[in-house]
Amino acid sequence: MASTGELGEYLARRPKRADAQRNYDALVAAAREAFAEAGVNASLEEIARRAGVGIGTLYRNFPSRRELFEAVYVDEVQALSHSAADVAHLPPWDALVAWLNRFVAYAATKRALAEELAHDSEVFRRCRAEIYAAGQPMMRCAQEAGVVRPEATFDDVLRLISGIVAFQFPEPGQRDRVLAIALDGLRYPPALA
Amino acid sequence: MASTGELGEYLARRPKRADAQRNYDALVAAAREAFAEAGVNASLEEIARRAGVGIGTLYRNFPSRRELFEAVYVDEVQALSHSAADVAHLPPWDALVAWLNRFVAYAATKRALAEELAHDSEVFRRCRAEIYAAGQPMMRCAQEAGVVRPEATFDDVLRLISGIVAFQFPEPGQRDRVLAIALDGLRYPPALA
DNA sequence: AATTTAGCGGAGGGATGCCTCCGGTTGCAA
DNA sequence: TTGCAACCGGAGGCATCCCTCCGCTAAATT
Repeated sequence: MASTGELGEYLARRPKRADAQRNYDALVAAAREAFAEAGVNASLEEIARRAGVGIGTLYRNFPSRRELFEAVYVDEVQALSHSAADVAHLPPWDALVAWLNRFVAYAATKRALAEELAHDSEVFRRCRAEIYAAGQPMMRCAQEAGVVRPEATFDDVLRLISGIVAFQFPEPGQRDRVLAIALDGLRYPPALA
Repeated sequence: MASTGELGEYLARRPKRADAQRNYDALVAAAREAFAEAGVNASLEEIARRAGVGIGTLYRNFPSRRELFEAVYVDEVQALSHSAADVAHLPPWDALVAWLNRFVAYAATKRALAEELAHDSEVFRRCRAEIYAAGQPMMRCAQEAGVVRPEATFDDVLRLISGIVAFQFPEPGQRDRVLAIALDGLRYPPALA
């Protein structure tokens, strides 16, 4: 599995006292919800209110908005990274598709967050490396097996997928249909219909 | 060509006096820039400042933020709609791809705006109809010619494209590469590499 | 139980944004 | 040129948000 230890360090600097840790967790959970609902500009005071703590407590744990982003972001990435092991037993193409489906769930909610962190953030770089470490071997494996077009890069695929998922689809089946089109474009040699 | 007359009515309710019209145009231009730079939450006072008019003038022309959105949005849509005629002389697949490339330019900047207007806006519905009127015939034509997979809908394609373009690509060539993958998935029967 | 001290919460100052209102200005018709 | 209606601009009231600061609370330790 990927080097999750490094990323874990970022989560390790959590408070020690019992009540402090409760508050820390409540804040991250509240922030996760708030960002999902109202985007990255969600009010910090609203987040503190939702977590049932004072605004001062929020600022003590997360001196800047960015650090709150990062805390929310890191464990999402870790979950995604770990899921690579779950699909390792499948054939190359199926494994890649299965993992990309997990990635869909991740990207659907965390896109705005990732975009915000994308610019000069050490944490974001590490998260990015973590995702690559999880997915890139599967991609290369599928390419060596001759089932994925060779000129596509792993980064191409991530962008393809995350872009599609960024929108909200009114009909549930449509997203899968659109994803199927995109994955057919990725596949190689093309499935002859 | 599509029924652009209907949409034009929405732009017709412009002010009449010379100075008023200058201000109206300056406001729309300033808003277009501001929304492109700062997203839909751009400050209205900043827009007025940029247009060189008072905040009062902005509110007289556009009593709500939404009406400013709509004014900016409508002529973008009209330009896109008109461009369907420019590609009509090409073979079905090429025409579709050429028009989708125009759509890319549109979607890259107007996604946030469209998303904002998507919920219960008469103007948005008309714009949507306008885009469909321009693109759907080309899509159907390509499907009847057997060069586009038959189960894909026009809406599928728009989402596929706009999703991909939503992100900003650091390397210039990557977006085209990703789009090529997606379009290959759309193509039917698949191009044998 | 007593002591220590990390941690808590929210009042409040400063900044910004939204929108209204009205005195002054100016394009336009006669 | 003159008169007037349409139009302009921005001051100001209200709301919200960000962030700091400090007196109080309660968890951990002995």
